[in-house]
Amino acid sequence: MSLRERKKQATREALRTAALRLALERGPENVRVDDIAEAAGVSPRTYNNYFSSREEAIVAGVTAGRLFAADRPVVDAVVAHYTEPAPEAFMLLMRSPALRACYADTVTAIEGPLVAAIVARAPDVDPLAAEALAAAVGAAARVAIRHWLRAATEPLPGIVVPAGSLPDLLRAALAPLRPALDALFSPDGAAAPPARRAAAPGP
Amino acid sequence: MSLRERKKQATREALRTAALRLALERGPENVRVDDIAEAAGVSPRTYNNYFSSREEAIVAGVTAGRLFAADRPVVDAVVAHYTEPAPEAFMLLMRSPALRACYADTVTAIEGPLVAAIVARAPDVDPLAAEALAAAVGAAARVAIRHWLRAATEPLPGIVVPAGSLPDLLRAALAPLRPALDALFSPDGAAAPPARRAAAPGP
DNA sequence: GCGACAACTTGCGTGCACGCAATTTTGCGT
DNA sequence: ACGCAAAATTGCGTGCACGCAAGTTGTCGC
Repeated sequence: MSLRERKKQATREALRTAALRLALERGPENVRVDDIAEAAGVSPRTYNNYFSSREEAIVAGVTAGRLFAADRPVVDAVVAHYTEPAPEAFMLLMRSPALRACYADTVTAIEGPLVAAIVARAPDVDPLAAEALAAAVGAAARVAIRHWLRAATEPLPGIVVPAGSLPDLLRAALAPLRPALDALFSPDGAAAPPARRAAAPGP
Repeated sequence: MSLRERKKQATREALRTAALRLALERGPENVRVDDIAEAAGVSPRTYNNYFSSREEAIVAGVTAGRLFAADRPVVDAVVAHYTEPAPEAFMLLMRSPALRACYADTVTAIEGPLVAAIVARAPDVDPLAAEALAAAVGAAARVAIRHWLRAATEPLPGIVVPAGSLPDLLRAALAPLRPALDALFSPDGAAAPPARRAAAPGP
């Protein structure tokens, strides 16, 4: 790896770490972009060359190094990815709506590997369909995460939120997509040939 | 409807209209929030009480009055919603990435009616599952719209984008979700009972 | 080594989103 | 008609994202 690349990674890491440390120390509300940049030893402008919002560096600091492994059935892979022991800094993400939203948006990171896995295991599917299905899985996961964050945050004893653990919520949210995933990966019976790529574009 | 409410709607409408008119006249790049507010006769601060981004008012001006009718099978309803003749101002939305993104985000507007339709037609499903499924449909639709916008914008003759009409793209993107939707609405056979709500919360 | 080129950083300026508090407008009971 | 409480509008101040045009630093062929 070139020196350039190593320095870039180092800067990214420094920003992540500084953002997380400051957010833990003062609470995320009291951390300015300028503070993070200064703590990391770069200019504020450079911060926005690496992260496009104030929250991004913080959640990156929390979720640093987690990468999605699509090495098993889709639902299990997603559940497993969110079952890894959460770092103790995780509670930070509940403390502001902006952080919650930003964390919920990180599910898009699994969509890339997901389309790759889908086309690898079912090479005949329409690429658009694969992308759509991956986005659908991501959306369902995002709903589960949103519910979980809300349940964990909700200070109102008024309404009962029957939320469970995140893995359970994920399975519940992904459950309705099971038929779609099964249909894609099965050798396909008679009824409802779902989304095979056309051999040649029609007239 | 109260006078208050009518004035609010009038202001909203004025902002929408002004934003659209200015964007058509000068191009969306050359329209400041202050211009829209002034043209609508309100303060710039008030603009952000109605729309939370500069682009929102413009796309609201284009898509004004369209509301999603979930009065038929889900896929058909979505396709129908995006098959209505596009207003001639529609080309605006292709002219900037921010506008495209903002328009793609309007699919979230169909998710609300969608969950309502799902629980209305299949009252036994887990509410979380219904929400997740609606979000999945929205995500797939968003993928289709993104592809369509990209294909319509792409100025490169290099790579062939075999894109079709938006309805076709929507059907292709929603196709892999068909099994999931069918499974939800069918009276449910033997295999794979997908996501019925539990009678009582487990231990 | 060295020079040219590309990539990264930085300062600056602009436009934007939004919290807050003061002010105006509306709805409604009397 | 009147006045009060709720709601909407507005100005102001702050922090943020990002385009642009220097400056600085790594990379590669010679």
